[in-house]
Amino acid sequence: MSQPEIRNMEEFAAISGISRPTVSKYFHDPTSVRKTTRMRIEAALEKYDYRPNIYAMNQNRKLTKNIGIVVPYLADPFFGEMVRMIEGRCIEAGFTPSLFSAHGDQAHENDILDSLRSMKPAGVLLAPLGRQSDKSAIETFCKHVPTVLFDSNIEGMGEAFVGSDNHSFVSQSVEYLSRTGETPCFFEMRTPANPNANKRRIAYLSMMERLGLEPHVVKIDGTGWGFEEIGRQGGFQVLAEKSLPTNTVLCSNDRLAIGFLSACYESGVRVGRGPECQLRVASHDDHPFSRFTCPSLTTAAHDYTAVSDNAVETLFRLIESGGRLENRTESLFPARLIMRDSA
Amino acid sequence: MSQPEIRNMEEFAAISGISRPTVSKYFHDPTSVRKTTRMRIEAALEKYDYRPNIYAMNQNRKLTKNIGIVVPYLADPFFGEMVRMIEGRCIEAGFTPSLFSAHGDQAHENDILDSLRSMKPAGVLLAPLGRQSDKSAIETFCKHVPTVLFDSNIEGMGEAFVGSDNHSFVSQSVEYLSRTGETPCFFEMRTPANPNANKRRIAYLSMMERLGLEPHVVKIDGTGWGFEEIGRQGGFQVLAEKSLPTNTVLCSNDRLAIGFLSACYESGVRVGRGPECQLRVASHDDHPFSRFTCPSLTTAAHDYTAVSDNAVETLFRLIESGGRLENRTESLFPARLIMRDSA
DNA sequence: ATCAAAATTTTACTCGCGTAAATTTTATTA
DNA sequence: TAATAAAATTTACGCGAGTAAAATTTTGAT
Repeated sequence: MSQPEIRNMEEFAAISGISRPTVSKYFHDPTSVRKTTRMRIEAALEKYDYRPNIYAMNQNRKLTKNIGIVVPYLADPFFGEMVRMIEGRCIEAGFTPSLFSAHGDQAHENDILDSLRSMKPAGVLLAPLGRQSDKSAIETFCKHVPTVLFDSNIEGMGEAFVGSDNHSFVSQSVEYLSRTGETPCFFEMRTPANPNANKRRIAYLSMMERLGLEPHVVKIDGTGWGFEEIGRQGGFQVLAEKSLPTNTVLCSNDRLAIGFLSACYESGVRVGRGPECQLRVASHDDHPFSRFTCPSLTTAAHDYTAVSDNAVETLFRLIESGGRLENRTESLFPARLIMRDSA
Repeated sequence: MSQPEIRNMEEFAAISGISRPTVSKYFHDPTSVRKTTRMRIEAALEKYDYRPNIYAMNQNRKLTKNIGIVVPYLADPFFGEMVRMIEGRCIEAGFTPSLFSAHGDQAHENDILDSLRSMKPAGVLLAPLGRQSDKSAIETFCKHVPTVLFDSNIEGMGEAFVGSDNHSFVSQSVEYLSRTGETPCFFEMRTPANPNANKRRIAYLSMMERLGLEPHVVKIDGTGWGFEEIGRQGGFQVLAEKSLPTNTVLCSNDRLAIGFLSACYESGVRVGRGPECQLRVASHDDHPFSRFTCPSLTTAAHDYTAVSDNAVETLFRLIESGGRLENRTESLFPARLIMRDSA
């Protein structure tokens, strides 16, 4: 930092004794200029804290160094965690991530896609709302912007999908539960917001058939993204009605399970593996809070690192190949069963 | 949408039969052009879906329509909720919010402030890391960018602070707990990340003195932003040592309490008001998950709406008055005691 | 030391829009 | 209806960079 204020790249180039276009090259890729040039620029950079005007930079660039990250619901710590890992990878690679949350609202998701288009991002990592998404809006968006979908797949949209293998989640949890106790029933929302929920139900049914067990799906009412409250109310209801077909409940996801466990607690229903317990509860996701439920939640964990790393790597490949991939790939990562106290 | 692709505002202006600068005015404020002009532009807008290049727009603008929102840790649903409300208000007012999370890391926070500066935002709403923040970096930033601090105050920085009144939180919880049972001890991290924690301890001590009760502060070890795990480990320790001075524990914040409750549950310590309970636990924040703990958590709630609305309004006032306010104001909103089952 | 090839730097032009000042149009008043 | 003030529009220029092509320097083999 020094006295004379540098107003633009012209002035900065003059001071460092190099032509402006060369300085411009430097800012795009410091290794693209001669070592001696780079050192002169970096020396000047220490004296006069100049930085290029990002708006002027991006104006004439067909492709910016921005990456859009869109999640459906940021108040869910699962996405907070995913975003943390993804952002880190993007920054490492020299990109500038921009974060957006649809906050569970379709109109908001569409607005995000709109403003994202005018940002001319190099690429976008999109976890769509799912059932609530405006499919045609997403389709149009993906035609214009190199996009990798993650977490929640929408058939055929985006150049690739990266997520977790729902079948792996459910097969492990069902296998474990049925091996160690009563047949699990499947506890889910009647109209799930997320396509993963459907895949999990289907996986449950097929797994039960394979094991020669009778499936029971318990569907509870409720809409929106307040899954915990929905699980809680659904829990109160099935407990009051005593309508649970078995003593083992497999929740579609951890947030439902968190609500269900609170209903159990308040209803005086003891949950866990022990002989004094009336109910076993398990679930899927390994939500950041699932280890703090009472009892701690047995669940199938996403491979957070693999999913986020692979999503980012896929996007980078997509960007490098000019925005289109040969064929749409779907990468699914298996779950890891986390045995805790609830089942 | 139509065939001929509009490449820039020049072409769009030609097609709508209006001069480019007038079209430019329209995009900044549609009401600033004559009604007949506006209608002609909007008619053309429907036929040819043109949108201005945001980078070219902002390049020569002294002030953009961007608003930066910075939070310390997005995996905490408290911030997810705050962000949701703040973003909504900004969009309503015609601004474009950009969201950033420091993910608990000082270097990351500094990087965010850096890139935020080059975005020339109209204003920034900053919830700093707190103790971990690089004070001088924040100070420098605030000198260059109109900034309102929220949630976590740093003395003298930013043009204003908007947050919750920690004294109100603690006085209500302490009053309630001591009126209805044993004297509460105060459960907190030895080196809290957030300045609110210090204010709460001080409020606890002064409140106890006012009530003529002996204060007990229980300090637990642990660093970072994994408060639940810290509360849990601290809980195991004090329960094992039987070192709790009273049967009533007032946690500094809900996330610690969530961890503490899980330790109680696993240790077989019954928490609640009933005669069969060994411990009462209360806390502060009304974290989105606090109603789903076992038992549900008695806590003092932030006025989320008031804080977020006031923060945004303060920032708008700041922007309108050119980036400086007469004197730095600190707006503190009182808490509301939420009685649930844990105390 | 020489000279062509490769790497780097410079020249020269463009991009898409903001904005002050000048001009024209519209609204107001008498 | 004419005069005049107010509002809207146009003219004219600048901003801060990207980038292709030309010019220069460096490299490397002889």
